[in-house]
Amino acid sequence: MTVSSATASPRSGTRDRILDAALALFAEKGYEATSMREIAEQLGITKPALYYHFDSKEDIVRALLADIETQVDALVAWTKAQPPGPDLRRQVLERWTDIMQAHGITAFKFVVANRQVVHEISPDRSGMVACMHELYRLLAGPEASVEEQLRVRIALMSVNMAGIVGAGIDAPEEEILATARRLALELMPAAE
Amino acid sequence: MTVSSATASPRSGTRDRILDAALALFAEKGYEATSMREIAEQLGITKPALYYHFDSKEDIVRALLADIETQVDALVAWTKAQPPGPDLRRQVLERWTDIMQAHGITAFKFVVANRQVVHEISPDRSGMVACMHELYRLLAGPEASVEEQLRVRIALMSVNMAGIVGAGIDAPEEEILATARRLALELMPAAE
DNA sequence: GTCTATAAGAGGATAGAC
DNA sequence: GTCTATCCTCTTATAGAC
Repeated sequence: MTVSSATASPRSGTRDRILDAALALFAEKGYEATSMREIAEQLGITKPALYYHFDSKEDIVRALLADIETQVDALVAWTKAQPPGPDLRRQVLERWTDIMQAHGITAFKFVVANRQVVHEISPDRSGMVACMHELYRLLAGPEASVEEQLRVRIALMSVNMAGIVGAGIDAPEEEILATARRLALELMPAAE
Repeated sequence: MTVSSATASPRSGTRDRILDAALALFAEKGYEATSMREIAEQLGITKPALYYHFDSKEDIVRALLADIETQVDALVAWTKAQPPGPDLRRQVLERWTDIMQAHGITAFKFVVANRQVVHEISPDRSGMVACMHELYRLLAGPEASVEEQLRVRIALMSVNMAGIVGAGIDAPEEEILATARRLALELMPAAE
């Protein structure tokens, strides 16, 4: 799974190779623990070559998140336009899983393992963290009990966590994600 | 909640104050993104004072994890001595939640947010990550399906995640954790 | 037990040649 | 588009006075 696009993957130039290498390293070692030197070395190029393609280290993260943030943002907008209820929760959960599946397990290993940076990159309304909180709010509703709020949150996070805790399970990525979606659906509050 | 001990908290000397400050910063900003200077500044002391109490930055993490690792290690040993089955899964989940609750939400905000470092500190059998994998194995059993394996893993992780996703919920820490434990129990495979 | 001062190195980032 | 060489800052960690 290349990072350049969720639909097609030409994996053409150096820019995409940088994004792939950075994503893997960030997901594995963490953003702060990964240096520009390491990314360059892994590709057999030098640091300045990195800076020809990206303005900064932060810029690489921005590029990594751009695609996924657009889709999550669209999901939030769509959710706002729907009537609330159990059926909406099911539909959002499916779309959420689809977005994650389209980007591959490494992508949200990265998101989960670098929550702080992901948040700092775009603390505004279009950021991943902000969008997730908006989804929590929309799906739980204003009058939700503690249990209902927690159900919604753990359900959505479970899909993301599947990318991490599923690491040692001998099964294809698709099966793990599909199973996680089913379990998450179980968790969602059933009634309105 | 002081860090020095899970049972009593004399919060006596500078050493404990350092641990408290470091835990808060590591949980909030991440281990790599937190410098010794920041920890010192927060306490109104200087860096060398830190090094009087701890040999290195890594040494602080070791101290932070020592207590919790001992308890998780004991839980694994206890689990090994029990006959497997649904009842064992329920009991382990309760003990797991108790351990987390005893250390406070900040403690496993720290563990979850710094998975990489926590793993590197003790990659051997007594580390937190290794212990969790051992628990996965013991609770799921050798013949577990993908769904059963994922149920066990997401259930245990849900308790930990509650410390993070529960942040915005207006309820006491105890209620959030107790609720998370109930939801996690729902997730556990019911039959043998 | 805490300080001032400093060493030694790695990090992100840039200038300018090719 | 990639390189060599370099800058500046910040980091972890230590030496030695008080």
